[in-house]
Amino acid sequence: MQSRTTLSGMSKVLNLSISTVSKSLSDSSEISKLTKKRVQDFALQCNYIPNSFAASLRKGYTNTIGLIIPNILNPFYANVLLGIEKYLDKNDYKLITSISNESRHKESRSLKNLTSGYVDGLIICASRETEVMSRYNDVMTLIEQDTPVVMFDRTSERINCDKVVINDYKISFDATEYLIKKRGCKNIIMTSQISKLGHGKLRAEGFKAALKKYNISHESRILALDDPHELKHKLTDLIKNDPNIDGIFAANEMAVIQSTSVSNLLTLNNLNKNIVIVGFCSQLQSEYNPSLIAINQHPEKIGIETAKLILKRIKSENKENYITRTVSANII
Amino acid sequence: MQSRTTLSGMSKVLNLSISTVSKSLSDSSEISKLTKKRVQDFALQCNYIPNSFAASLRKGYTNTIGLIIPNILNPFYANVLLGIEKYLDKNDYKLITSISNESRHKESRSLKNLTSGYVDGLIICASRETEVMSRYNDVMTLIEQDTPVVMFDRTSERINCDKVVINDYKISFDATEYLIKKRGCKNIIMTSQISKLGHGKLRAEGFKAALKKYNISHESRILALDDPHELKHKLTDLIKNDPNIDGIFAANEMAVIQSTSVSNLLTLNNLNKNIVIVGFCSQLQSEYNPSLIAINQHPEKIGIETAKLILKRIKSENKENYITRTVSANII
DNA sequence: CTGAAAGCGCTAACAT
DNA sequence: ATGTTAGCGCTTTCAG
Repeated sequence: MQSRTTLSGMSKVLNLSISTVSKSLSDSSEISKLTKKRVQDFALQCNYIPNSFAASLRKGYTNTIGLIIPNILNPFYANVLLGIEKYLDKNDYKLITSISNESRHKESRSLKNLTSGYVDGLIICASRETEVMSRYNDVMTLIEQDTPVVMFDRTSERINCDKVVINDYKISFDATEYLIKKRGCKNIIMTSQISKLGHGKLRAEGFKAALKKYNISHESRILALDDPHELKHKLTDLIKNDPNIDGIFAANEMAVIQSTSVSNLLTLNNLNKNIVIVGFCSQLQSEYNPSLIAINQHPEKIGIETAKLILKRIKSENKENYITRTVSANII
Repeated sequence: MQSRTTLSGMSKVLNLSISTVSKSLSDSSEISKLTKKRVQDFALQCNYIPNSFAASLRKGYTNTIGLIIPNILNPFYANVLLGIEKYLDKNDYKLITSISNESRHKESRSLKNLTSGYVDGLIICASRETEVMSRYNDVMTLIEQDTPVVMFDRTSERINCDKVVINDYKISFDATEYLIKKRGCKNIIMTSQISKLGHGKLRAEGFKAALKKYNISHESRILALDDPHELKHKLTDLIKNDPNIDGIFAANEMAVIQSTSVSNLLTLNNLNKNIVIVGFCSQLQSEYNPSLIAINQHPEKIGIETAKLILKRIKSENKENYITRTVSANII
């Protein structure tokens, strides 16, 4: 921080008190038009930038929301971020984003940083580690201390706060049914890298329920591997061994990408006719590969909803009646 | 901001002065081991989180760097961000990121926000608007006021600051030559959505120079359209009208995606044999499409270099000897 | 080893 | 319409 123009600096030059300068800049009605103009012009001239630290310290709030997401390379989270920013921006709030990189430790540090005065409230999507280990102590402590918190995507019943989720079970059921009914698939498998996460489990449940409805066994129909390359290899083997596979339900973006990649490669080598793939992924992927059927989770909308909830919570003072909002995904 | 445990609060309970508490928490040698332990334990117990605003206000620096990038959905910028974060993290600096969404106006506001006390220095990649209009006033003003600034990717000679760029001209030349020499392409076109940006121009120059070297005319060999859909359509037409096209050099990620998509579609419909595509894109795209030849810009490395430069600049006090570091891209 | 006090830049209640 | 003053929570110099 370099030394910069301050209120006191300007007040000296202008021969006015600090408070007069301050009030002039906030366009207070207490100050005469003339003085206000004089001050404002001068401030502009010396490129005055108010020190928001000082203001926040004094005011007791920052008009800033903190966001913690696990991974910025995942377009889902990137789009959620955009939705949040858009809404906050409109409402004169700023956003500070931290990326946990799926690490509990990094998440914990970010949480500390953000809450150390920076933000009025937090929007959180738990890191993989946090959710797999179900170690939510940090967030819970914050909530106990009355920090407004909204969680999305990866949440837990154990935590008492506002939440935004999607209809994981139903859309997975629908997507699987779509493969069966609309595309005539008889031999469907599911690929997933999120089998250990709550929403990943829901998606598997939806998948299984759909198979069950059509009397298809779901024995060894789910290929769940966290590592993308492992997933790719096992999937290749699986399809080579069972040329009847005609449909894939992919439970997350990377699973979609790997599944498509495998399918394309096999088709290219005439090892399999075209497999129909439906899965959770961003518009971009589906645009890129026209044969892919995308499940749109409406990440921007999720972002907007979380942002709405956090502002509402901040304004309400109320620590009760936590809301869980469900954004409906749909098949494109 | 909720009211939280403060130094003064704890000092009362512990029957110590504020300064003793403060010193204990920073493990000062002035304080007895016993007292330190007592204070530290108590602080932990009441979940004390220091108010970093107050500390920064007092200390005059924040240990925080601001980052402004044009677009978070572009994996290039997302990866640069990761590199920056990684390096800063190691050096106990925090990062605040703002996304300009390619808008000059948004960029300008972010600049104001970040410099209003939040950050010790800034890493900036100009928005498209800013660069196309060549309106760098905001950044220039900041630099004049001695705010440490590092720019990357999209920069301008007119701005006096540290910079990190890639070898746009050379790698574009090499990539084009690769198509000609290694892949035997005779009829190459270039696709670009960044023809109006400095690095986009350099890439076009490299492309043209390579064609020239092999005595290939570059007349109407460059398809430059900002809008992805337009690019897609024109490219489709172009290839349909000229079935001899056998190579594409794509100047940016989205151009790669659109080019690949068009090529795949045409191949599928037997309207063209396979076209070789080489272009600037992320690992993910190249993994997704094995036939694609990716130019890796090493975004994480770029991030690390910018971060190094900004910390160096902050520490040096010196306002001279600005460095431009070039990170070499390579063909995978 | 511990404490008192000043001050970072700003806001806002309270004079004048 | 303008000025005085206290204080947000913290660090740091200086005294004891």
